[in-house]
Amino acid sequence: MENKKVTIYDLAEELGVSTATVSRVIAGDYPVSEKTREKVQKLIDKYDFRPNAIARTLSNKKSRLVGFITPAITNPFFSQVFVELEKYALEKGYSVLLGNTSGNREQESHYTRILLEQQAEGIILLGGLINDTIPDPHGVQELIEVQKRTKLVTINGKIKSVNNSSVRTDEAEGVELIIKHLVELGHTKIGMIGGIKGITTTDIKVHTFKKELEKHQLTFHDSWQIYSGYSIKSGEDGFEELMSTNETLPTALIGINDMVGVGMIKASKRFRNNHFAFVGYDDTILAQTSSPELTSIRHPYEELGKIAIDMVLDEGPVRDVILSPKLVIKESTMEHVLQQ
Amino acid sequence: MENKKVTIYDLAEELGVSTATVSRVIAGDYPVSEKTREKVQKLIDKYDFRPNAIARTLSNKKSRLVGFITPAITNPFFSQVFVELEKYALEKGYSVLLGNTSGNREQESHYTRILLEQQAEGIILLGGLINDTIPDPHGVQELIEVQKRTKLVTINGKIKSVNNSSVRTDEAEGVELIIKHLVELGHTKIGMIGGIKGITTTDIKVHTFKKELEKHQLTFHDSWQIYSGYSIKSGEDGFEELMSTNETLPTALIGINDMVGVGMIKASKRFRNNHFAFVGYDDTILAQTSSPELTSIRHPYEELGKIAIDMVLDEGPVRDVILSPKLVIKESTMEHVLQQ
DNA sequence: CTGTTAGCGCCTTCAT
DNA sequence: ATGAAGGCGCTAACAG
Repeated sequence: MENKKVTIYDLAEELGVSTATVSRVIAGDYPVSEKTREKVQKLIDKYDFRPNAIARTLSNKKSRLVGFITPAITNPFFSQVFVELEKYALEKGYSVLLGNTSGNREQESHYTRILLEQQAEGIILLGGLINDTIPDPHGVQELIEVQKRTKLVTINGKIKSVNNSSVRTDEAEGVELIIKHLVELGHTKIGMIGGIKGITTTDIKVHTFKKELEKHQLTFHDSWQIYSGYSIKSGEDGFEELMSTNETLPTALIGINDMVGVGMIKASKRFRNNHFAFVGYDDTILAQTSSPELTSIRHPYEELGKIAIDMVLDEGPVRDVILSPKLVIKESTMEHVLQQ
Repeated sequence: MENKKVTIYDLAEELGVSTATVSRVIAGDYPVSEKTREKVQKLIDKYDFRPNAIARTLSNKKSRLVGFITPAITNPFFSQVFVELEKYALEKGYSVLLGNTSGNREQESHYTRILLEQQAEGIILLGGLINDTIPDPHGVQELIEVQKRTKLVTINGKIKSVNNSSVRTDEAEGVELIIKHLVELGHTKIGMIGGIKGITTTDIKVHTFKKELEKHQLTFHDSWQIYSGYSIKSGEDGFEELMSTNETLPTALIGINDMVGVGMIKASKRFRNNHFAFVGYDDTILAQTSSPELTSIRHPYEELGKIAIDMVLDEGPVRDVILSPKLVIKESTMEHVLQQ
């Protein structure tokens, strides 16, 4: 590890050409005679020369880095988005710096700081602050500042006072698809478990849930809609609360995400007559590994990632793109069809 | 986003001090009079000045970046390691550039290239090439080159001819724990499903599996040990192959990892008399979400991450650390205890 | 304690 | 097609 690093100076000197020439053959898209290009290339190979991206960035102001900040990369939903995003970024010649905040707002701001200092050409936000219905003003101010210095893009969330581009899957549409599906199966008593009041993604889902029930002339029961968080434990807790506080029970339960869905399924096994249909949201790997497999709503992950990156690289004006999700039907809503 | 960026020159000029002074107050650990420090700080705050990390790196050769390359960040095992690693890196003032290769060896080498160009102070490898029993010589050569230019650290794998530091959890020990547990439960007929021959992690597990059976005077059945890969599908496939090619069946099945374990459980539900005990490996979230919950082997994730980072930052000599895993007992081996 | 002055490695006009 | 030279923003001696 103690090679003194080779630079274009060394190459230039050894060949008796200028550094400019070397620089040009590295860049590739400049007129250099075939002869010199060849001999330079030969030397590059000989030393296995790697240009210093840092120096390049300093010189031409293009870091080819984009930052991605998210609260929990271990959550299959977030990691799926990341993978698609990164894949596409790579195609475009960009690398992605991942900041995992563990849901901590301070980390979030710490990472934006680092990314700015690293001259990231854009910062993509998924989850966290941007989903607070009433976001911390200090955090908002910070984003406004960030926005002045680099491109800011948000996924599945947006703060009104920050004027950035955003992509999202239509969460209302997802809930509509779920209700439609359940109603078609004959369910009339439907509950929704999980999430946190004051987080936009939850609020949208709950709001749409109510609206859709009404549309189908079904009754919304207050005690069948329980905020309990986003984890597996949240699903278990929510389910148990439901069981312990209700005499009449719903026949179908919607989890705010797959983890909650899976948690409900787990908890339901501890009760005897568990004749519920379950639905999750995000269609992550958990929706396949659970038993029964979980009917869920699938985001167009690939598009989400692509568009986010495109928005970072775009020179165009701010824009907001909304994509449609898909319902993926699995065992959890098909097993008990006959039992309502 | 079109602020012309403020530099230490601007600050220095506005205050009538030198850039060196400004630089010093930013660095923090240099003697500067309280008075000047204060007025400099005031200006920094006024402009919300962010030092350009790129310029700093170019100047002092410390990028404070470490790279992490892994085949599948969506795999809960890999993402768990990443999270711990990153958390600790952050404490140390480092950021982690994540390269996700999708199991593609070319991507792997593409990322090492990028990381080298970004002047990463170290590269951490988990999975991929380093787990090939017979690694591609070209890839090996590349790692040897990498090693000359930056610190190379590998997790749960190591190539003999590349002399880097490494941390691993003792996979043999994990298998020993599993067999011991199963034997204590009275199992005498045990199978192992999944993995790929020629991948060190698999080879170690299978080898130890055989050895441990012998130690306990149990018979190894060729047809109860099936290589079928690492995914959920692999678990299902392996299980079905087991069922279709055997008359006598084992009573306990070990999956090469949790995904395979979960896959086996899923497949087993399609058969009537599914009286198997199941064990996974890695103790990821899947081991909690499956039903029954999966007994599994837990890596000391936090230590793994910490030590890997320490190895990157260490000035010390190359070293290899081996950590002990833990057996986490859950439903999948406890439900059917009475049935053998 | 503070200022001066070279770089760091590459890119990019501007000449030639 | 190629070379010369300045500059990107910061740090690190070396003076003072």
